[in-house]
Amino acid sequence: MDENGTTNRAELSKGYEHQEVEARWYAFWKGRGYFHGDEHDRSRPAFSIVLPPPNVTGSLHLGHALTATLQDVLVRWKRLSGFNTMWLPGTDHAGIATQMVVEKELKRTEKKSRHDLGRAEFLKRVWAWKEQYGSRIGQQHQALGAALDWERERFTMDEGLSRAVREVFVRLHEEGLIYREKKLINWCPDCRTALSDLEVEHEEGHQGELWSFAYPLAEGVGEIVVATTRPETMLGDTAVAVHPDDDRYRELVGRTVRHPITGREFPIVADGVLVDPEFGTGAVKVTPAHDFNDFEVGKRHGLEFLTVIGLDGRMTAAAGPLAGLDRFEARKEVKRLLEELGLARGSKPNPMALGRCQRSQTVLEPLLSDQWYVKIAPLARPAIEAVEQGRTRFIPEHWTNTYMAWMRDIHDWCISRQLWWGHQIPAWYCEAGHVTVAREAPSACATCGATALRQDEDVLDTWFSSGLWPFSTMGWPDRTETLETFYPTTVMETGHDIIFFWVARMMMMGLHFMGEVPFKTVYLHPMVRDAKGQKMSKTRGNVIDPLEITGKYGADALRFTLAALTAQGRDIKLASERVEGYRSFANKLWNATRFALMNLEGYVERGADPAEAARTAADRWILARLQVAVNGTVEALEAYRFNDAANTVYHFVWHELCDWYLELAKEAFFGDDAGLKAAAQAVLVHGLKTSYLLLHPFMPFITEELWHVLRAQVKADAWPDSIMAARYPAPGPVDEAADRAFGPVLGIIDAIRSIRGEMGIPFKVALGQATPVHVAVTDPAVHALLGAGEERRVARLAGVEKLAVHLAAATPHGPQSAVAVGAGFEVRVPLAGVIDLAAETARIDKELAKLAADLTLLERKLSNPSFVERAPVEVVAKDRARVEELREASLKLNNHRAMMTGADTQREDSPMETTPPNVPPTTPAPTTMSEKVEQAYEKVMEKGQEAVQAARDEVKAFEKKAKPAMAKARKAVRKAVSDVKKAVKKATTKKPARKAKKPARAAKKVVKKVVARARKVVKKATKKAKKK
RNA sequence: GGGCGCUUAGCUCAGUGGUAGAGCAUCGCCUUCACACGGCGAGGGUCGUAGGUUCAAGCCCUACAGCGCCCACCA
Repeated sequence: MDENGTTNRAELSKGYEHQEVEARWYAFWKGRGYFHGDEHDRSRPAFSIVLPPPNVTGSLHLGHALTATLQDVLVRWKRLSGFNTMWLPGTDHAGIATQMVVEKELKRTEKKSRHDLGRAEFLKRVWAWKEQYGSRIGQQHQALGAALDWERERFTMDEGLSRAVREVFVRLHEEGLIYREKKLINWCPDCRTALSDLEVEHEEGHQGELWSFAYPLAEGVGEIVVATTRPETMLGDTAVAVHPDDDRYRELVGRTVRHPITGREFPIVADGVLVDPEFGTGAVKVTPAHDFNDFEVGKRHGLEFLTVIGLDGRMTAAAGPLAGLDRFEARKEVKRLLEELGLARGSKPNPMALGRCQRSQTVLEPLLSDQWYVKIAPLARPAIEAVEQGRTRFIPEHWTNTYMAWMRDIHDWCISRQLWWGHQIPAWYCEAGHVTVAREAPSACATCGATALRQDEDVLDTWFSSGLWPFSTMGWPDRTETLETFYPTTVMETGHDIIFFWVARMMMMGLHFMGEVPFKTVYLHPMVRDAKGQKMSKTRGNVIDPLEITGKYGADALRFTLAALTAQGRDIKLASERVEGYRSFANKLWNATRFALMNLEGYVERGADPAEAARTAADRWILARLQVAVNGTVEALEAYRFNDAANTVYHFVWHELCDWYLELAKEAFFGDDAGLKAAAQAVLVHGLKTSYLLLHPFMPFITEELWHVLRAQVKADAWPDSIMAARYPAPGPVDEAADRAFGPVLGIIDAIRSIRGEMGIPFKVALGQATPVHVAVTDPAVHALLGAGEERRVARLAGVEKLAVHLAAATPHGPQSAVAVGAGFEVRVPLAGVIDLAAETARIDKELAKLAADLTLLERKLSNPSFVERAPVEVVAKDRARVEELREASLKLNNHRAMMTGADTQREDSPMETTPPNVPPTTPAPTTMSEKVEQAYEKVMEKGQEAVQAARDEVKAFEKKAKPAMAKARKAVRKAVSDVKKAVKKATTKKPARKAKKPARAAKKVVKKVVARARKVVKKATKKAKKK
């Protein structure tokens, strides 16, 4: 063991054992202070993220694991790239959720309610609960490897954060943005608290019943029939409303009806807003205290607000004979009573949306009560502008619309909750009922000076304190250095399900109190679902504990899986096979290192530039591929394309470094050329080291482990003694020539392997024993390359004993052989005694058919004059080259086939370089144009093409610019058209509705306007394009 | 009712106007001196449907169909 606790082994275990390795590193990193962001350090650019705080008493699920993974990827990547990173952890007190958990537990173990304990004692219990379970989240994050700055850990009910909450409340109150009012709110009779609009879940498609009954007129004769989905509320009716223009009821307006159960009398009023004369009977019962629409009607007409359903969901004394009944019982009872009275007028099914409590799923009850509100419009405006101006940007972009739509149609926010667990509202009341809002408990009423004060018993909505999270956690309202350095945060990474609850509120609060957006980018990650695509939920029982997976497959494997599946705009379906696959990937990396360790004898650490160490074409090739991988990974990370980043590294490590380079380099490792071996060692070590770094953000544990192992083995003092202290690979120019040059070698190996595979020749059976495997190449450079040693690699990787390379168009003939052709080369594998003539013919025919199909397609394309004229030159050129290639290939294969079937008479080992007579010439005969004319013609053509291309580019650029405007216009047109359609539809139904005309007219107007604008935009675009 | 997203190989999904891709699964061969958590090879696609724009469409436009999500106070 060295001082870091790493086993210093020359040999690794055969397989990667994640439990053993993962247990070791977290404490090491933390101890070294790698997770800490330095608020004093302004020399490096800052990169900060605040972790969306999970519920303190909860435990992490896969959604949290995804959050932790993606943020850790960003933080570790940025840290390695030289940023001063700070990732702030913490937990949320989660008002209702937590209180309910503790209440449930209390009931289970002690059979007591919170009221039995009293407020103080109950809160003690919750804190105790928090202490007991609060650390679990931290442990889970550590197990996942999250590089969180634990020194800055916060809890929403910490003293500091509570102070921020009071400060915000008082300031908003002083600014008139917080007020207290008695109005209708969504009340959960089960949780016994008010809720904000957002906490209401609308259950769609609920099959309700529209039940009709008659109100007798007070004067004794006549009735008016109303319909309702909630019969029990009729006990609180204080009016019946009809449409003012409805001839059916014109005479009844202003008269009185008598309540058949309570005997109260109330008026029939005319209200054009509430009543749609076409719905139901055209008469609406009005319950101002239990319905949001009716509440407004009540205000408009000065009606009585009669509360008949209490906070407990039972009928109040005002409900008369039904007092004390549960509201659903009361519904049945009301129907029964009215039926008895002969007032029931039938019913019909009516689909409706039911509002349920987000927590308890209880059907909500609109109730009249005193609550605190945030006047939100003034806060929303700057939050809208910030996004419009691009100071905060959403990724994926389409969430911008969602955000905007909600922000523009925002309602005042009810922030008081009738709970005990949370920030108690800093408002005090005196005997006279005056309110004093203050940061600390006041000694006297601000209005009358009374000293007997009682604090408001309610607490604030959990999201009120979470909304302050980006700055309250950094010491606000003090002007701390942490805020100076790390606010605004760089990116907010969270799920799109809390875009309104949290993201929007942070935007508003951050802008209002800090004067700056809380984050520059909002990355909204997908939802994690189970393998069947179902949402994970406790009730479904398909919630997976991330630690279950990490225990089985390793944290690195889980992290990599989540990152690899995180594509923009789609949910993640997590299947364990995926995780298993990435565990294999970890094992692959482990074993590649193991191979290196076994072959590093005599290794000498070179300088910084591995390209200087490279000796062979294979060396240069893998280094080029490595640079491609580095570039691709960084580019993807920068664009938040986590899946692309992960896949890029995965593909490089497994399929290029391991499958190809490791095998190619064996020639050097097992050969006797010390120089080549040293070069291969240098390249391999560099490749592995760079791979560890690329992978580190995704797989921190294994990469740290292997880093130490390899570092110890190569005795490289230049390597920092933790991968976390190293630098991330830098993007840079790719050695394209080296990449391209090696292509034919890979192609030849593929070709021979393919023949082997299709002929079913096992690898252990060496090819080319009696007669050599012939390879013909047309490019002298490739020929030279093969001669310079690559030929031995081909032989090794394809399992060939004797290889003969020719600089020729075709290989020497031999009937007992299989042939494969590629770009610039032909391969002939002698198969004397092995070959199945029919099989080989079939194989060739298949190949020929494919070539012919491709060729036909391309030729047709090229014979189309408008393609040749209008397509960019390089596209045409590429297709022409491809045609040549295909022709050559099919020509060769045809030859071979002819040979096989005995139609050709040429004998073995006579290199054939002429075109056989049965195949048409590959290039057309020269034209009669003189060379000069031809040259001039070509020049003109080229220029023309260039001009066309330039114009095309310009148009494209313009279109790109105009795109948002055009999209907007299109959208408006679409909407207008659909509005018109709807209006027309409505207008053509039997009864000409008054309401229909208005939207139809408005829609027509909009259409006209929008179409005109769209035309203008398009015209402008075309004009500009034509000009070019 | 309004809005958003999705539809590509058996499954899960990438795909940025220019020859349709990956992983898994399937089939064949191979326990070859890093790895069977492995290697090599192969098969498999009318890109939801119908139109349109373009020399060229999986990609852009329109309509339709199916699936999913969010928002919404029509009794």
